[in-house]
Amino acid sequence: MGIQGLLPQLKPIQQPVTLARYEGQSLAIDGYAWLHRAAHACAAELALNQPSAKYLEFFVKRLDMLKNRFHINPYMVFDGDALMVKKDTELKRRQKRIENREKGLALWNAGDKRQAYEYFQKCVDVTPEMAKCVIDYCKTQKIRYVVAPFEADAQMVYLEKKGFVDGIISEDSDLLIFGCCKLITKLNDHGEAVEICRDDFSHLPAKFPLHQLNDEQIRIMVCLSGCDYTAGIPKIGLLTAIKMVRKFKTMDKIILSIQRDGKLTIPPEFGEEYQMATFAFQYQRVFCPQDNVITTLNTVPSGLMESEELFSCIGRVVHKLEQVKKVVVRTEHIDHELHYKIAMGDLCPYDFCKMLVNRERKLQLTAKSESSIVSPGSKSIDSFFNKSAVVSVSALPGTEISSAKAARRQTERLLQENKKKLQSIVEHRKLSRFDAPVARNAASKFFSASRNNNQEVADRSFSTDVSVVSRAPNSEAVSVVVPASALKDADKLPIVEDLRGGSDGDASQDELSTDIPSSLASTEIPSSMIPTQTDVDATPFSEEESEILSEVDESGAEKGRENPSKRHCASLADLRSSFTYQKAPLRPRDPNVVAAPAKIKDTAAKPLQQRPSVQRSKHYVASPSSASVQRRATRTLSLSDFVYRGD
DNA sequence: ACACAACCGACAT
DNA sequence: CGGTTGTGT
Repeated sequence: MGIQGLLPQLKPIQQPVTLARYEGQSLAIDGYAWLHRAAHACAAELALNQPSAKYLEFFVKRLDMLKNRFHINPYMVFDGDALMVKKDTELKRRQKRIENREKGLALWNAGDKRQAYEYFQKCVDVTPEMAKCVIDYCKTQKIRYVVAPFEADAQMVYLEKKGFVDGIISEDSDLLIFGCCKLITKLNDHGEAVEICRDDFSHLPAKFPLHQLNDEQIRIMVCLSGCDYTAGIPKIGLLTAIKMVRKFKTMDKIILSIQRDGKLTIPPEFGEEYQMATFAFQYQRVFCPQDNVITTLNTVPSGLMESEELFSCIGRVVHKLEQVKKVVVRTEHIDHELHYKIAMGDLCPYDFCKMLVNRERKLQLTAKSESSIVSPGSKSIDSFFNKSAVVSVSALPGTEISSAKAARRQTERLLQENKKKLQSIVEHRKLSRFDAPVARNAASKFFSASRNNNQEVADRSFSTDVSVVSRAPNSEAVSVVVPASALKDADKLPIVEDLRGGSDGDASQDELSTDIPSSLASTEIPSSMIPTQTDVDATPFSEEESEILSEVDESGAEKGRENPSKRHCASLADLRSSFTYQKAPLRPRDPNVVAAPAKIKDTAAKPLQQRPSVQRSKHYVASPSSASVQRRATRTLSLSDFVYRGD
């Protein structure tokens, strides 16, 4: 909903801009807005619960644009739990979506796929699991992100107020009511957008004199005409509302006036709705990424500090002792640590008892549990990987074969090591219950297991005796050794084209093919952060533990000589910029992230041979998505029984 | 002039 | 979810 008709009224102060305007600045991004758009690229897959990386690719593309082309610091913000005020609205929408999904599925099963697509488009739903997928990508890229305890709108405005960001990218006009100063809307693929500045309110026409209203009066206006928290008063739109506010100043007087001449009927709930709306707009719970605590968008005035009513409108939080979501008045009674985990995307925002799992990973796991037997000899998988191998061979210069062979030898060595590790871990696992140390081992087991599966497939590929493809020991990033000479050469894109040309002759695909590997890799890299236990008592990992997790994952691959979590992101971003944005040198711009940018530089400076490379793209291009689906399913087989313990 | 309901596009092929 | 269009008051 938002504020119907607000943006049109603001047309006079809508300024067409380019993102270049924000070079060097930080911008908050409404993650769900992007997710919602991106989801349309794979509506069918979402409705059918099939894996898809499409929606993530949208983020990869856009974030790449922001970072590498415009040198902007993105700050992804995701919605959290629904506010009480909006829960029934949410329910209605959900109902509608379910209806459309049913229809779509019926048509699909009847074989009418075309018409099914239509309904799938109408039931596009964005889930926290999808957000988690993006979050995992953000982690690899060292992109700031936060899951708001409640609405992203309030969270983003908080970030802007506190100076964490310089502006907000969103389509939602509500932001201006929350107090947003710089709103950037209608961003397109080329980096063009429309900017709306609060300061420009003074330039609005006399017809809509927003600048003559204070913040409270603006809230009155939107509540009268209707907003997310109020249905509004029928027959009152923004223009009528602003006139009333100008005339009567306060809500009380407006109500009296309306009642006096009796031409309009005020819904009985309106008064209460308005009260709740004022609280929600002003004091909604947000997460402070500096102090890592739950706080409020604006400081609650001392007169309202004890108001149960207020705190019931701004979002229920987890009570430290009772471990239940409820109206909490005193901030010291809030379980801030738990909310930190929600903010980091570790826990499901509306059910803090559940770990939040990357959608794609979750699908892998459920797919596994459904067909609990490994079927390594699956034909399609075979052909898929063999094909990949052939493709690679035909594509890469012969000079690189030897190095690839070396890489493969190392891979095998590591695989052996990991097998052993795995076994001891399994033993350990059997003996212990879920606690932190075990979680680490579990992760280790996971990756070892993955490697085992990969080993199998890789062997088959290599049996063609053209060992160009090397499977990175850390199963997640399958990599090919890209010839340094080739990368140094003036034209780098052709190399990619060659790779794909070998695949099926259709080399005329998008030039963004270099994005694909990173997107795919990123869908999977994050699996390194997959939760390994769902037990709430043994509360989820601390940040440190998460890091250990990913280190356990990759130390085998990288021999621990390098910060593992940076390897992918740096090199992938690096690769991407090498291919797509050669003229824009990789410039890490991460003042916000704790991670040392120096590391990224290091990686960039490293010999090209050491970088993970484009193997993914070949897989992607060479294979139908169904193949990759099956590949994933196979790979995680040994994992699910303890990773995804019950649901 | 204003409000509002109905429909469309989003994404990407 | 926003914007647009046509219709009704």
